[in-house]
Amino acid sequence: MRVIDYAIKGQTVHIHVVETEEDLLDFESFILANQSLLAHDCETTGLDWWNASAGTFRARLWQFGNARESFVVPVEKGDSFRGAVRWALRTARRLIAHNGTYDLHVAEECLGIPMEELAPKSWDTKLIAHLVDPRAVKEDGPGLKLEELTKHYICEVVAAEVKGSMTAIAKELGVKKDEVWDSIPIDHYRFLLYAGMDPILAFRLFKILIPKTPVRSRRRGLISWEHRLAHITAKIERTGYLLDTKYAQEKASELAAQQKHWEEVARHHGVDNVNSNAQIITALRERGVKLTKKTKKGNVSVDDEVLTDVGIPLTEAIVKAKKAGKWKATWFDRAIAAQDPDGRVHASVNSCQARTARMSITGAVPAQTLPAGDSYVRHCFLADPGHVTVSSDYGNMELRVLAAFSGDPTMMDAFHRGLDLHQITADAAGVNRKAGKGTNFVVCFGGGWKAIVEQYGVAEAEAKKAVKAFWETYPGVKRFADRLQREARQAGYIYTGTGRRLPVDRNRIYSALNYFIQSTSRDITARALIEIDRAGYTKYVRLPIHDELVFSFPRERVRELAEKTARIMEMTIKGLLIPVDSEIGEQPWGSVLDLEASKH
DNA sequence: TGGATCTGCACC
DNA sequence: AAACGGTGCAGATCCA
Repeated sequence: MRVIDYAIKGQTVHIHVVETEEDLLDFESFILANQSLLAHDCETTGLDWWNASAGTFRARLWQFGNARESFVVPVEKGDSFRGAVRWALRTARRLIAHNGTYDLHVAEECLGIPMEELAPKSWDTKLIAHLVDPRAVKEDGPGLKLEELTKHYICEVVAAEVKGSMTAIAKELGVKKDEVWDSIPIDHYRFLLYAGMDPILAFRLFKILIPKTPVRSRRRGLISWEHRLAHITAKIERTGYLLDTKYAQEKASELAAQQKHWEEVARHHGVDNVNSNAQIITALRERGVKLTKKTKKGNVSVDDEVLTDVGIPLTEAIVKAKKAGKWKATWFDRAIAAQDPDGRVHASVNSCQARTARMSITGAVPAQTLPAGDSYVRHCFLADPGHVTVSSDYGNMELRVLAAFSGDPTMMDAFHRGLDLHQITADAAGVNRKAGKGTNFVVCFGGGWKAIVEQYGVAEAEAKKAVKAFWETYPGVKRFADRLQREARQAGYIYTGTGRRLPVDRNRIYSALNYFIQSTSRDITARALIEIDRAGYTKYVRLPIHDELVFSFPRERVRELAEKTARIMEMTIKGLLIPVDSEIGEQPWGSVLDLEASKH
């Protein structure tokens, strides 16, 4: 047995590296002695756990530890090692992992332990860290990655020396960062140190973070609630989404042809690279075009709006070439490349990601950003064979949350009686409905008249009038916003009704209202997922998208299941219903959009 | 070669 | 008094 000693702030920790089958005896003793609470982690060849059955993905190391020592087991070396790890995972009564969803996928795919077996006894330090402080490093927060949390809560030196080491190792070995996990020798000293420290750090973080969790969050049961949710989104990831490969490939070639054509036109007009803003600026200036719009950093802007306004053949070609190229790469190429052996693609769902705890969906199915204007892209995602797509979304979720929690009588009355809230705002201000609608949304975002002007093309005077009228028409909202801002100013954070603590920046106190609305809305969707899981319907859920759930239901039961799940999703808050509308489509997700388009 | 930053664009 | 909230990703560019 090889032992690596390392010091955390002068305190020595021991990393035991299992090398032979005889070494497993000590490993098993350690597990038995620590089975009440064990941290664990695994190192793998990549992140594409869905390719385990294809053999291109495998687990290499599995590590277990407590605050002072850890064991590193080379699972790739053979069945006896895999068997020992399988036994350890099953023997542990409670497991801690950082971003443990990933380890659950790997345990299932590589060790054959169903996710459902480990999930109920798993704790995730990423989720607990989010409840303590959800802010990213760039927002002056601790961050949510293990390296960031180690730096913030444990020791800066350890974070840099250990968690930051794989980049340097890749460089020394002369491989790309993404490739180092597969190619690094299993007995590489600093790889073993990196791997062995992980459970030690996760264990320590758990002990540090649990007492820091807001009392209100704990009392409301948020810790276990978020864990249940994370396990549900893990199941959704595992199911994946069936890809219409033929359609995706057709569209990819179609876009490639368009891109090629429009790039040639642009080249003919003197722009070789349509993605180079510098070239575009030079070419337009040579033609005497005045470019006045500025980027956030004060540079010359040549975005879609500017180019469309210029309106010459060159700018038309640039816009079309850029769009074709980006759509091909972002939507179709990615999905095609990420298919598993069954032709399914697996999104990565971060169940508790944004400051407001909104989920984020990344990877092969960036569900939250798929073009929604038409079915062009969404058409490539299919309900299962014999199934159809159902999209169920909440109506006016954020405004209803605002109405319910502010208790504003005018707003509540409007929703209760099914009146048009946008028109009410418009009438109060003496502006058109578009301006009224813009005002309702912009106020929810913490914006002012300028935002209404920019986003909704409303005249300055109208926008100013509308904002003033909004606050006068809905005095309850004003009082609610003021209360939240006062709370934020005094404490530095607000609490939501679910007991979540949200930090509010001192120089952006106005965002308190939006944080409350956005976070509460997220929790309503999260509650729906938990209830849908309880009812046994998770297998039908394909994706959650903010205020919407996308399902794949068997065609012959679609009406019944759509109805049942919609009723589960619906929720009444302070007497106000947040209604759900289900759209039943055909097999492709895109068919739902086509249906909606044909209605209007 | 890869990281960091900027710009632009897709969404709720 | 007013205040645009939350994301992910591709490509260019600069820098070490």
